Amino acid sequence: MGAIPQGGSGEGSEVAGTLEEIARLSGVSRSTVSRVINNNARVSPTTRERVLEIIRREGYRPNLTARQLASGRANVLGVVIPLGSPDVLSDPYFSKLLHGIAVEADSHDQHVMLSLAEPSFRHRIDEVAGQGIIDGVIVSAAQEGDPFLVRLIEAGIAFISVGRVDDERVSYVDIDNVGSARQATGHLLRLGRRRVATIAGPLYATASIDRLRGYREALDQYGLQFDNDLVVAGDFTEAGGRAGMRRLLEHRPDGVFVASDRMAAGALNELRASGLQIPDDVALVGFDDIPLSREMEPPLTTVRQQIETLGAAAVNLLLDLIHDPTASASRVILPSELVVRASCGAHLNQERKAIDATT
Amino acid sequence: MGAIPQGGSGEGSEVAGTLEEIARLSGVSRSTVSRVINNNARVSPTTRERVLEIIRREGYRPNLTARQLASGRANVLGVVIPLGSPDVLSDPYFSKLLHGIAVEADSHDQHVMLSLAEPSFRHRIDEVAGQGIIDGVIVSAAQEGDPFLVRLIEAGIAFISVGRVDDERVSYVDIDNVGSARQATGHLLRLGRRRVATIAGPLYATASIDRLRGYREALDQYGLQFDNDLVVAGDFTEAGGRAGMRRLLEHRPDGVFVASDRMAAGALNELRASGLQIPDDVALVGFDDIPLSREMEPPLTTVRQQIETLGAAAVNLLLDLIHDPTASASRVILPSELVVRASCGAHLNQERKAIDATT
DNA sequence: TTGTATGCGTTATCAG
DNA sequence: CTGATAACGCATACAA
Repeated sequence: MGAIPQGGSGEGSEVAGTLEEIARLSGVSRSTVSRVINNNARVSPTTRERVLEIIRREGYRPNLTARQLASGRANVLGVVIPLGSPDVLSDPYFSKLLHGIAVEADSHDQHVMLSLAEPSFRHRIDEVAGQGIIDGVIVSAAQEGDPFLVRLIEAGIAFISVGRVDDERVSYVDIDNVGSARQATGHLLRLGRRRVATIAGPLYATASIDRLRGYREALDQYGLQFDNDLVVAGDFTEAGGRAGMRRLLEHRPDGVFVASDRMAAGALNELRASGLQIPDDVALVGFDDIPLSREMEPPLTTVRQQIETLGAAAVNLLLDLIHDPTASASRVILPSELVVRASCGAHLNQERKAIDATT
Repeated sequence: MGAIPQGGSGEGSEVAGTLEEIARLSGVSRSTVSRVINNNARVSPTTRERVLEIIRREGYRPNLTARQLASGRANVLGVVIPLGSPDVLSDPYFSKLLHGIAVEADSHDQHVMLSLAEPSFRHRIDEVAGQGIIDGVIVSAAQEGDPFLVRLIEAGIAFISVGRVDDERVSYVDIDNVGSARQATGHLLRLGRRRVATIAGPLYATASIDRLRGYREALDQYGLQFDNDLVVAGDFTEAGGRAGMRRLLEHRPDGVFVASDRMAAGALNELRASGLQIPDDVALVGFDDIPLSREMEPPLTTVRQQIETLGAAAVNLLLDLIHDPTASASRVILPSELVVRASCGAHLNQERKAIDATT
């Protein structure tokens, strides 16, 4: 037990004081110490070294609050994630996104302050963002016309959205959801499926809307009629995917484009529970390429988006915005790709073709 | 399109200025306005009303940074979550914990600053915690002897751990992991299983250690020999659980106590892939009672811990600590319970008994 | 009940 | 290259 050392129980180890103290201890002025810390100004190598030594010895750390008040910059980026459904956060999409944000922010010496935006306490966030503490905000999965976005815009707070927002004043990073969905659905169509359904995301999310549009476009390309019975909306959770598939099954689809891998996992479970074969009876294509997708049975064909990169891009865009608030809004569209695994029946289909050819 | 109103594009809607301005506008002094805002001091109802009106009209919001510098309190609580494995955050355990923390913090007018503690940038956190910005820290899943904890202790930063820490200086909230694990394992034993294995969590985590201990104690109670072959350590992920079960299968267990539901999900998949029946061939008991457990096939028998409550308790403990830094460390142990579903074979066993009786 | 004065720990401007 | 000195926006003891 007691793997934690017992040292420094008292005041002796207190994290040291103020700029003033360091100044006194090293026989220079506050200003000089400040310059050393922000190592931009010109300080003689000798004094710099001496001051640094004292700082190290005392374990001094600048008071971020004071620094922020004086400089107007906090070096803290806010991240807002909607907590609509109870466990959105457990979607691997968010952990990846956060990871990407955290790493990139760190490389720019920025702290990250994460807010789980329970609708009920969004006030808290704009309280923070409005005055101090945070220099800017990254908003994920904002909804169309979300009052929170309006607030951000009107208050002139620097922010960028992860996901398209239809307003010329807002900057965002996103992937081509329409095109990706079109490609994914088209893939099923090309493999010969004709009753291709879709489990869409919640329809207030732009990503869902776009993916649904892509689905329609693919149908159009193949001259197929859009059938309302073959469309259900989920909520990006596994349970939602499963429920969606259950409803879909009444209409006998032979292929389903699912708007997220997590929902696809649920759909897959429902299919198995119904005794249906994947991809033989029903082919599946997902969206996101979360780690789980590779391990499903069968492995899931899905649209891969580089979620970490999305997060990193968001950070960079936000920093640009913070440095130059007058800059006009910018958009970054990152590439995505279809990863073909077994759930779509691509291999199967080839076999079928082979069989067809020989008979 | 354009669901976002176009109003207030310019400076007209800027979030208003300073205490000073409000004071001038309402014809009183800064102090009075300050008192109104912190509505604790005695201010005449008349002036209070007038000032409040101006504040509303101007959309004034106090600058948290300045307030913090002046008062020494930030009203921001830090939450540190280790980012050891890539997607820990996607464990429903954490979303629940965070949710519990967020809600409780909000009810106390506290902001929450979440830090994903990539080991590589922990420095960032203690930078923040050391001086300003946050008043205290909630640490989750700290490891024994973690240098980060040492730092926190030595720097005299108010913090509480979610999960036992063996140091009399640290406060924590936890459940009775040993007892719960003993009960869970004992349940399998009572049902007649005799080769009961365990998939433990990572052995640097106290929760894992405790649960493993509980497992041993249950074995002892039943006079069974502890068998090293029947113990594997996972990493709390689904993949880890699956891999663990694979190794375990060589030793033909008839029951497994899995230290987390997420790992249990993986274990279950592996069992199915091996063509084994649950619970007939192998009975399973998990830990956590995440939402998924109810939907597994068969539904998972598991130890339910009230994770949100754990988070809320952590917040309250931390606030106490912040208000009275001299208070001695305190511990809170929350109750947990075994939720019996189908994966342990409790029902099955009853049937067996019935059959045994009639033959 | 209200106002005045001072300080919180930095940064930044301006002299030297 | 270095040192005073004035902000930054608010809280708070003290005086009125």
